[in-house]
Amino acid sequence: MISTKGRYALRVMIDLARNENEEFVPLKDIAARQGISKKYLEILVRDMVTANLIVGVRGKGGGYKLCRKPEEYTIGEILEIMEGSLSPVACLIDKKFDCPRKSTCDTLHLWTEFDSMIHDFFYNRKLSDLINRDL
Amino acid sequence: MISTKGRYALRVMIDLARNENEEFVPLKDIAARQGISKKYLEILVRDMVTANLIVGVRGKGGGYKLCRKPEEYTIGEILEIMEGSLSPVACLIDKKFDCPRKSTCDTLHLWTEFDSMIHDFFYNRKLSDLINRDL
DNA sequence: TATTTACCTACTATGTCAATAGGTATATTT
DNA sequence: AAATATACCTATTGACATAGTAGGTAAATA
Repeated sequence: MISTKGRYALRVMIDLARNENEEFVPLKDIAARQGISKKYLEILVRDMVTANLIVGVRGKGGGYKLCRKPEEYTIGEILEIMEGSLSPVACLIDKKFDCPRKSTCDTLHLWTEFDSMIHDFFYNRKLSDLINRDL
Repeated sequence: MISTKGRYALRVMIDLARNENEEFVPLKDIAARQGISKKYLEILVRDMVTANLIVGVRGKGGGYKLCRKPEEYTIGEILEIMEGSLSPVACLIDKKFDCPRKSTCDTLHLWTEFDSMIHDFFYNRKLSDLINRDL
């Protein structure tokens, strides 16, 4: 389940990619275009800055900007940063977790396959794949 | 994200499939074999009965039993009943929901594709695929 | 009648989600 | 220097879901 954190963050990234010509895009504008509460976006955007997905500049004329080209971001990376993990089951979130039922679990294989599929799906798609509206 | 509801229910189904020879399998035994709280399983198992995944019989010698052959259950069906929906995003859970951003949403296509992939993954797998331990 | 089982209602502790509120710091423009 | 526009920060909240626990009732068998 992808929450608004990941979904909104993706839309912010797309919005920034579409406005690459402008130096810095104010969050106010993004919030208005996307129809999302600016106050809520502030929280998400802060995490995105911390994770080096975007850069922010304060003061008049400030705003946010991508720090790479759209084709250099994978969707998986963006979502994983915002959601914490893309793993669909608790036992696969922490890679170091050594489940005692590991050797006898009848469903581990299923979840591992599912986990791989999700990972591949999102890491094989780039931000640039989403900026063209007519797809 | 698949919760314990879906995951435990799947393990109960596998356990019942493995013990098809016994007429009725008491929940106590399943809980012990699977290492899951019996009290918690009671809640899940009730939903499974209501959804006609399994049948329960009271009294001594009672317990639970599958009502079809293992190859006649898809994993998708079991998980969808327990989780409510397999959709990874809120806007796709309710089929009738007509999102006002539908025509302009930059991410709808991504989520629709993702949703289909998940659906196919689980509906193309049957309970019988999970009962053989050596896979 | 005693026992075993399913079945039922209610409660709870913890955490996450999706925000909101109100402020501070910094850069630019006038 | 002042006004303005922006990012950035801390704290709080209401609603809901998760993962159970507690204590009982109903029905079937031995």
